[in-house]
Amino acid sequence: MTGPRGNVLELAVLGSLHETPLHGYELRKRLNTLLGMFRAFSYGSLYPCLKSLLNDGLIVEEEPPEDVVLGRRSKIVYKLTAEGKERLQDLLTQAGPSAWEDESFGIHFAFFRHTEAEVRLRILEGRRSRLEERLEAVRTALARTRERLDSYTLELQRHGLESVEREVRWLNELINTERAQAVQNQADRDEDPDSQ
Amino acid sequence: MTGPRGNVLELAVLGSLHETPLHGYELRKRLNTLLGMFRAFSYGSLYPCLKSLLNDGLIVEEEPPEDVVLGRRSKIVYKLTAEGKERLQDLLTQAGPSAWEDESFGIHFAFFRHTEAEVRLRILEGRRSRLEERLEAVRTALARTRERLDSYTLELQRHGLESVEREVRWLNELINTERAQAVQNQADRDEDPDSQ
DNA sequence: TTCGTCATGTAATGGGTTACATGATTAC
DNA sequence: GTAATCATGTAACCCATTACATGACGAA
Repeated sequence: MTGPRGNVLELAVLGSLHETPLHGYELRKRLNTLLGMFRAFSYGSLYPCLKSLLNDGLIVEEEPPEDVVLGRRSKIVYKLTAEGKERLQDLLTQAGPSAWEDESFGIHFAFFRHTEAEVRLRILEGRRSRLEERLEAVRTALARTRERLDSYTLELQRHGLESVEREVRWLNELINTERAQAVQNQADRDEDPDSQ
Repeated sequence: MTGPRGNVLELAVLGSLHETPLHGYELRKRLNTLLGMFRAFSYGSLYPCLKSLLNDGLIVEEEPPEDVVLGRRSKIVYKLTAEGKERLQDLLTQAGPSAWEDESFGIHFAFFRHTEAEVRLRILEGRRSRLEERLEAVRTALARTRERLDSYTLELQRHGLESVEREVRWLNELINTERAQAVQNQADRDEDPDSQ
């Protein structure tokens, strides 16, 4: 690997370019719309990442169409190479903490369309148990606490717990949907084993 | 300033030590209970921060009680100095982005008890408009988007928007409460101008 | 022609984590 | 006596941001 680049950003870039070739500036806008509620990337991280991916042969500059004046190159449109697609599949297959931690879960979820059903399920469950651990830890620590907290601290705790509990419920629904779909797909295959 | 240290961590440490003197290990547990739903600090950041604060005279080692065997020093309990308290007040008075961004809002809110009512209100409003900007940006970007998104991307967007909208509503309630209280306090002062 | 925004890029810095190293104290 | 956890600390790394520098292009 030429330059070290964050897994999150790498996945974000490869995943976006898999949908359609893009140049850096627009890529950033896409990402910040896709993940706008969770995080935002700056050019200072995006361009070095593109450079590094280019050096490693995971992306290439797309040739401009013939009718473009030669010698002009204001936009640099990148697209995935075969290695890039392979690397993307690798990243999308990893069902570990690197997929369900706070910083990375969003981007993994955003590309679930390209992720195997089994992996999807494991990531959703991984995130859920990660959040449940957190709830447990804070609740028991809070129960141990002798001193009574002031109203602002309490309100922060309450809001925090509620937010995480909501995400857990959301994950529960998603997991149920995934499981139901898996069952359905299995039934379809049983009924018509020859269809691919 | 001796070592550069993050504002967030600095505030977290000074704020915690203002409530009661603590040693590093327990300080970390406190912080990770206080902010457990939002973030977590590691020793690798906490101890250097304490060192830096010590060098700058914002905290000092507390003398152990007399009955402790001399020469023993397994825990190092820190407490705030006068300069430390001053610095803490400075940090708590800042009503700018450094108080209402994602990384810092939680810790500022946690110490609202020690923050002036006016500053509290400005921070809450600042955070609210920050979130509203974000909602605006994503919504218009989404409206401009021609291509239809897949169901996972849509679900992520929906959940993200909903979460931020919920936080905005939470902030609205807090702001209303703060304003009502301000009015009440003003009324109290009007009724009895001599009381301090 | 000038202003906004599109577009690409780099150097310095920031604010943390991870992994490691070390040793004391407590509970069994 | 040994395992867990309490307790302190450092060096190397990571993943980004900020601030800056540059320039093309379209619209008023």
